Amino acid sequence: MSGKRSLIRSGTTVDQMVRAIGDRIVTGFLRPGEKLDEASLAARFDVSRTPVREALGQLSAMGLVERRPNRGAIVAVVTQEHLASMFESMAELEAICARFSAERMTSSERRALEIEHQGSARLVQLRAEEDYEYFNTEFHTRLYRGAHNAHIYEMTVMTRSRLAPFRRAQFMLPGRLAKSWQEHDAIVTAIMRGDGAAAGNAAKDHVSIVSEASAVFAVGDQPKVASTMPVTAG
Amino acid sequence: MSGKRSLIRSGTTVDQMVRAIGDRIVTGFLRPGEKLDEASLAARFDVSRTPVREALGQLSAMGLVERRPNRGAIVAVVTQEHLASMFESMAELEAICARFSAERMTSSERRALEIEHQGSARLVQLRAEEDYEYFNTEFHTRLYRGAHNAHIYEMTVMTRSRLAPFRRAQFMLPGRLAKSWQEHDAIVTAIMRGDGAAAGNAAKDHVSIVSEASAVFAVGDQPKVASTMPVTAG
DNA sequence: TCTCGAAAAAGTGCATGCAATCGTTGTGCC
DNA sequence: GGCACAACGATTGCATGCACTTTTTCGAGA
Repeated sequence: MSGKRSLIRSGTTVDQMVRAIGDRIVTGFLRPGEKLDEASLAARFDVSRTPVREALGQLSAMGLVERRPNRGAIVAVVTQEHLASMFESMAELEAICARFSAERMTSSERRALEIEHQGSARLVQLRAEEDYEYFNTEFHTRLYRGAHNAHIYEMTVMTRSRLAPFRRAQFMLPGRLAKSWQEHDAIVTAIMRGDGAAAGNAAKDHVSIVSEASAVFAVGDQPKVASTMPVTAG
Repeated sequence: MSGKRSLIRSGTTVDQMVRAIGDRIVTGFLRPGEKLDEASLAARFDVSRTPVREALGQLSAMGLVERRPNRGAIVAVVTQEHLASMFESMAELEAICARFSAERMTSSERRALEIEHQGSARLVQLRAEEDYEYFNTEFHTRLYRGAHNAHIYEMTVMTRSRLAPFRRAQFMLPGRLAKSWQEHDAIVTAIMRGDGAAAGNAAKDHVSIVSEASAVFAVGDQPKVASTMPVTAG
């Protein structure tokens, strides 16, 4: 079991582990509070405990994992209060991104945002929750990038990752899809006008509503689909 | 060399290393771009390479060090552009903290803030840069805490740590001390009035000015004083 | 049956060792 | 004299092993 890796892997083993474990956390495959046994993880991914340990350390630094000295690691379990603080932060961060986007997006960025947004109207009529969820992520990522600020981008994507386990059910609420699209529309309109303040307010309201919708479902849900965890900036 | 640690240490060895190395980075003892040799660090702190490696991994996740696969780690070197993005983020974060502080601080928090602020006026007259710097950190930390939002607190403290190496010379500019105090005064006044918008604007202006002052000095400076790195929330 | 305690089992924390990779120096060739 | 290439040295990446801590289990006494 030395030397050869069975699968083709890019980057170092530790990076792979960070992605693999982090992915399972943000997609809900590993649930908050679940124990992360080093030996099991090592066996599961066919590596030794060392890279697993390093990965857990990094995930701990990111806030996805909680490490108790000599007592092992668990998937970070956040209190209701801390969860609320993250949603509130998310609203503020999105507001900043929207405001900056309104002020700074290039014309091609604006065009792409509008085209994608208009294209998604179809998904609402079809009630295609899964597809809309994908579009939704894309849409918000455009806002984060459009802010043209690398550090805010990092913080925002990071916060979104940490919130991911708690917001998966947001589009299950009846009528949420159409409402979401209208809220996006308000943001897009403001950005097109170059009205930073309005864009910021619209984005903040949008996230606040998502927050309330997600709070209902709070903890626990089944795993759905694997997605590469977008923890670091690109 | 197995088992016993020569010094009394709290927490795990890895935590110690994260603090020790991170401290040396944010205090400027280790300069951006400097090579971080695992063996040297291990020898320097009298531990094996394993905890050093883990610590470097965590610091990398925090953005304080940069790791190139198979090519070792260096103290994170930020481009002028990324530095600007961090200062801008800092201004936004401080604005949020000030706004929330104005809306949420308890009366005892307000009282403590005002008392400390008034007390610092003496330091300005004495031109006590060192002491004022300490007060300044305390003052801002009060704002971060006063926001009553754990996640924003984490992000703000984190960003401040990453900016620390670049803002050490801010009070060396002539007249900066008095100006800083006046800016603080505007923030405090707004908070006392409970005027969130005004507090936010005042805080944003304050940090923006610091940003410009620091940009002049940009990279490089001598180490000064060891301080426990406040990377994680408390 | 319940409680307390000690021994065993499990699991983490760190040190060490070896293989793989990168940077460098020296040598041959153009 | 300059450039390409190969061998060497230095350093990272990971596996393994052992010590220590925590948890669990089992048994004795109340």
